[in-house]
Amino acid sequence: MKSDSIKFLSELNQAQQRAVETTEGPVLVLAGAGSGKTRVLTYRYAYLVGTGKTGPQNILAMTFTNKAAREMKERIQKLVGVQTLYWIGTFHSICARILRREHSALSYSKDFVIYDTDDQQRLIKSIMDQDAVPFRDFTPKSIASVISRCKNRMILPEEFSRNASSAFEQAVAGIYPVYESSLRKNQAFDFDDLLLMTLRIFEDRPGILLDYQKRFHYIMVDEYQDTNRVQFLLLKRLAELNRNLCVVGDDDQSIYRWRGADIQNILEFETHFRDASVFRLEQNYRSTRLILRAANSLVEKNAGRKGKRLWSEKEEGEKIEILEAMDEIDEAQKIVEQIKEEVFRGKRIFKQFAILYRTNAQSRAIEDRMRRNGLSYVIVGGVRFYDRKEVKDVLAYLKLIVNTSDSVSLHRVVNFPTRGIGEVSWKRIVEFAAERNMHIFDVLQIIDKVPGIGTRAVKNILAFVELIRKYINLKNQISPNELVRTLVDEVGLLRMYKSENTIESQGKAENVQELLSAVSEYAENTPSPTLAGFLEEVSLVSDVDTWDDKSNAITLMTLHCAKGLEFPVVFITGLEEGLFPVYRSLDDKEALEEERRLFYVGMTRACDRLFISWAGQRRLFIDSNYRLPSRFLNEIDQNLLHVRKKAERHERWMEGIHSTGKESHDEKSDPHPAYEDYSQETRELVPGAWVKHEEYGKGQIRSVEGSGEKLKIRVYFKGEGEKKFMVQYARFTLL
DNA sequence: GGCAATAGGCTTTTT
DNA sequence: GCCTATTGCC
Repeated sequence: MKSDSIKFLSELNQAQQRAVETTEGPVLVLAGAGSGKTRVLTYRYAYLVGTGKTGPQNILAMTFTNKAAREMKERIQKLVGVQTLYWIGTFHSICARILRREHSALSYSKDFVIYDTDDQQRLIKSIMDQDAVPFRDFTPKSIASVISRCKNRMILPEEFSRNASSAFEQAVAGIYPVYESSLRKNQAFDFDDLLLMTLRIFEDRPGILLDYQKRFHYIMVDEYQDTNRVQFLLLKRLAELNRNLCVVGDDDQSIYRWRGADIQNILEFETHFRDASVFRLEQNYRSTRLILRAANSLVEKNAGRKGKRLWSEKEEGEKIEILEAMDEIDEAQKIVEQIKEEVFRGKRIFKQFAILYRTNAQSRAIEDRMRRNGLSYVIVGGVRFYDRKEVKDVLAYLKLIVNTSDSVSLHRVVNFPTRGIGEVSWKRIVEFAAERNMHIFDVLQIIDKVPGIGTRAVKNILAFVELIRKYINLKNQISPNELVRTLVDEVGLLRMYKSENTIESQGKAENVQELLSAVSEYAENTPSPTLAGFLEEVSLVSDVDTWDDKSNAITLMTLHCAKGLEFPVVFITGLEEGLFPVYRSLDDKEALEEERRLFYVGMTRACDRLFISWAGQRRLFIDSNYRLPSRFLNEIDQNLLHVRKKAERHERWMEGIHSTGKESHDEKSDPHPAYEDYSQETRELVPGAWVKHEEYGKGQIRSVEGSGEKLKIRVYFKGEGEKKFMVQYARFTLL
């Protein structure tokens, strides 16, 4: 054992050290928020390499985001010197890499493409269009999400079909197998396939599995609480031989159940791996004691958890401030004032603040206030760069050049820019291809044999085929960078957007430019850059990955995005029944617990100060709703909260009106209850209140709109769904 | 087939 | 309220 390699162990606390030094056998590290989870992972990696137990090529480290993977790489490189750290990556990117190596085991081409959710939905739509009759009522989106959930849980088309009962399920049962065969025909994998197909190779080809089992002496997994069934099985298989599987996670931070994460994976780790060593990291290095106590008091209300109590050596800290607002504008204004005060007094700088919300739609009001007050901010999330239409159009050209089987990308670009090939011609081409079991691109090459295509269209299609073929040939001769630039120039996309000369088209041109820079950057930073490699990289990035945490700006993001990050001052907004927790979780115990965990994640992002806000009225969508404070506010130990006094609140509200020029509100119409009253037992017509309807029975009010004679309520009845009533006519009583 | 006007859905979270 | 997809007209 080299002595310098273990010197850094002294930087760890006792629990962390033991987690690092226990290298053999299954290990579960229950790591609370801010307890140095990434530290343990990176030091463990460095320890394995530094003590000579094994080399980087024999350690597999899986994360959920590229950002986490990048951070891990950087920190390991600092500890053990610069090395190629090949097998550190996200589940999806590691699987994509394995699939590129083992594609022939599935008889897939090496040049397969990866479909994102948009591609996925387009493919489903094209399937639905072909057998238009039975599916008309359902959206590709809803069908895609069911199929995805099946794939996460390893439910194959046959099994789904056996259990399909409702009309919707039968529609899915009809589409699911066609979707799967279409993916194969297009030589495409969707996100779920990357994992599922890798698992399939491991299960069908013991030789290949053994190869990887021997390769990976040690396996480490970050955010284990977020793994789904397929990921669990992948890990189980890979670790079967050496059994050195170390997973790190926090059951209290499991917030991805809705996309297939199975919290049982972490809760039952010791059942799956009987001789597992378990370590608890409970010392928190991030937050004040008060914030931790508050967060603990909240999350303790959850039933299904491993149980742990975070503590801190930091100072006690200030109470959590509850900001009560009239509406979402007032809420934003109060936050702005708070930030301004601290920044202008020189206490803090912008980048120390984060504003978190449940849904992206909430960012608008906040952004607006930020802009008006001249505060710099960055939004993380919303529409991803690589999801923008103009960017996806260029990417579709590239995907098609890499893989002409990709009919989704072909459909996207065949008439973009317009070449006189409309939906009618396209349908004829698709039909022709289907009858002869040909690829659509191959049909285009013999387009003059297809009946019913106009002469102008024929000419244009042949030119299009020539264009694509030209770039297929160029692909291996020039760099991806040159290829994309030449292509964009030849197709004339930038010229097209520039000649439109509108603000939107300008933005589109800029985005295409930015894509070109992204290709350059990729080409510079990759040893042997290829077009397929670039496409793979962009398919698997998220927004947090591109978030620039160096610029001095206030960060706005959803609570989900904030996981793993920390900020000196955090604002959590919209703590209202129906918004957080969201309506859809109100009658589902598990979903409600997940919402609570999400709030817990938000609270534990704060190092020094935490602000929580809610508004008595909020415009979401088009209508303005009256709202009740979230039940979560009630669940936090009330001694740790400080509610801004009403007078103070009113004063600030008046200031808000003056500085915004907004019309004043009628004070007597202020509908929300007294500020200190978080009780849900109200006798008013407000969201959350229960009513009994003569026809539908007991139901809960979801929203209240209008006033006087026009007062309307939406009520949710179990089994009946949501109903809307005019209060003056409806026959119900308040419970 | 292309374009402008209109309708409809969305808003829980994303690798 | 905004964005996209569809419709209707040229």
